[in-house]
Amino acid sequence: MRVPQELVDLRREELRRLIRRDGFLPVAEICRRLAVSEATVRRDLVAVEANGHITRTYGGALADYNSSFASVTERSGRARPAKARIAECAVAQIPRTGTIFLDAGTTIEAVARALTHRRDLTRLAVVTNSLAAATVLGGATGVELHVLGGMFLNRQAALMGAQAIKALGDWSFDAAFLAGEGMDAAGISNSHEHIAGFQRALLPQAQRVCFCLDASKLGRATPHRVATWRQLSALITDASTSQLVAAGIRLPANKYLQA
Amino acid sequence: MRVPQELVDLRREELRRLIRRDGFLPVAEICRRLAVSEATVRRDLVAVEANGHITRTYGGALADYNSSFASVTERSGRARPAKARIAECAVAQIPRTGTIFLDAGTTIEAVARALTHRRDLTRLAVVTNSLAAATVLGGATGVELHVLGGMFLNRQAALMGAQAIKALGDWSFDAAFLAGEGMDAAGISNSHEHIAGFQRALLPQAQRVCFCLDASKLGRATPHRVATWRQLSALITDASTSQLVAAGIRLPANKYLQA
DNA sequence: TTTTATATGATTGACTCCAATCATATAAAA
DNA sequence: TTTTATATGATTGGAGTCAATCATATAAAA
Repeated sequence: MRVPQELVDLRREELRRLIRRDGFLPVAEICRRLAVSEATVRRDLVAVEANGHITRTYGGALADYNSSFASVTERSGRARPAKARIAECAVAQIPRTGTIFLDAGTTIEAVARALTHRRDLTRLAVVTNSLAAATVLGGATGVELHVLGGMFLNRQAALMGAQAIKALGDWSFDAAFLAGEGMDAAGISNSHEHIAGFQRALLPQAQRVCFCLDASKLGRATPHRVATWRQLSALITDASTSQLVAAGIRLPANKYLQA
Repeated sequence: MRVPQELVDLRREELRRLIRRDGFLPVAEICRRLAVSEATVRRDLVAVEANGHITRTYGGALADYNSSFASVTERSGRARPAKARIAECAVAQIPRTGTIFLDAGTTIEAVARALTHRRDLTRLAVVTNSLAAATVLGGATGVELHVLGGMFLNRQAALMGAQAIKALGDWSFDAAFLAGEGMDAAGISNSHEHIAGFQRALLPQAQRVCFCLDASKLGRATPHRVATWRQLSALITDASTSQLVAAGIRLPANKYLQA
């Protein structure tokens, strides 16, 4: 019995809401709540998962940014995705002690994850505006975690806005690790005004500014300029030198860290 | 083959760390990482779950404050636990618009959860220092979510300390919903110095201060005094009047909301 | 209206997960 | 040392989950 497309979409939106609220829901429970069969729920889960936002598990589904599930999929070795390699390269840059900043975004979340592997940290202060990073790093040994305040941006699960920028004033970072959405000859850019504004405000607060972008961002220019190549201390990427040059990016050797 | 207790404890600590890092891990994956049998992993999961911090699901386990899994267990009807009833009572106090504060703690997390059921909200600003509440409320319709900055307290998944108190200064709340660990004739108390200090700093910022405590906290006195009965606007609890009187607590009718 | 496309629920067989039970090896206690 | 307690792994039966297939009803297209 075919059913109006609109109803299907509404139900799937509701499903996303439910999972978001509960963090995890077993399939049987979803059936009960949406009053549809198990088969339909599974189909809905497949559809919603494809659009991001949730992750299926055996028996149910999780809200996504709680657990990108990265470390499970990102097995070791050759097949390891670019983000994990970038993350390890970034973590190698982090001192045993001091104060660092971690931005929002999946790449930096991978950095947070990798940071929990380090066992030599002694009272490293980590400041972040990412709920995902906070969740991952909470309780990590040797880490004193601080979270910036601000307005919650749903898409990024991050804190932004005037409050966040104001809170930055209280800090001075030995190093900051930032994500970006595009990089071209002019520098780093982002499509979100709030994020770009926040990152620009952060630049002067950090002794070293390391941007972490995988090769897929090469040559992509998004509306809001964040930083020129001159302003940043290092680019950590899996892109090769020749790829960078092809995109019109020339960096001194000490600013280019290949993952 | 019996094994030193110390090793067992270390392994279980490691398990907690792993789950914390990944948010969710399937049993098979845990076996691989800890290099023990499925049976042992299940036993470890039972043990770790008993101490809080994780929630088992079919096929694996979740980090706890991501999803207290409450709404699944807290079925509707008569068996519904006190916290859910308190939460609904609290939500009924929340205006359609304005600015409110939500504290950390499982009771208030239930309030956040219940708040997502309200569909009549129009730009209600919700400010919180609880990551769990933020996770639940992120993306809720009609809610503009703000998170206070501060030092991350692992046990509560909440933000506290000087930064948080400072951030409070920027706000003025129509209502604040707070949790507590004990209530007796003198008032509300808490065992954590940071939490008590934070709550005391919050009191003058809110027009209405509603404490939400279930009956199990009755008569319990913990080291740090937070508020006297005179200072709060309402107590939302499942305890009956006679139970309160037996504990030496006398409240005017307009300050006592029974869930 | 007629035709086509598709959303749904039921069924099925393979697979996975789980709790309980049991034998065993070894730490801890006597 | 001897005894006791217990942490572990293997096994097993039962229950739960999943993807695939199929029939059907109905929305959308012609």
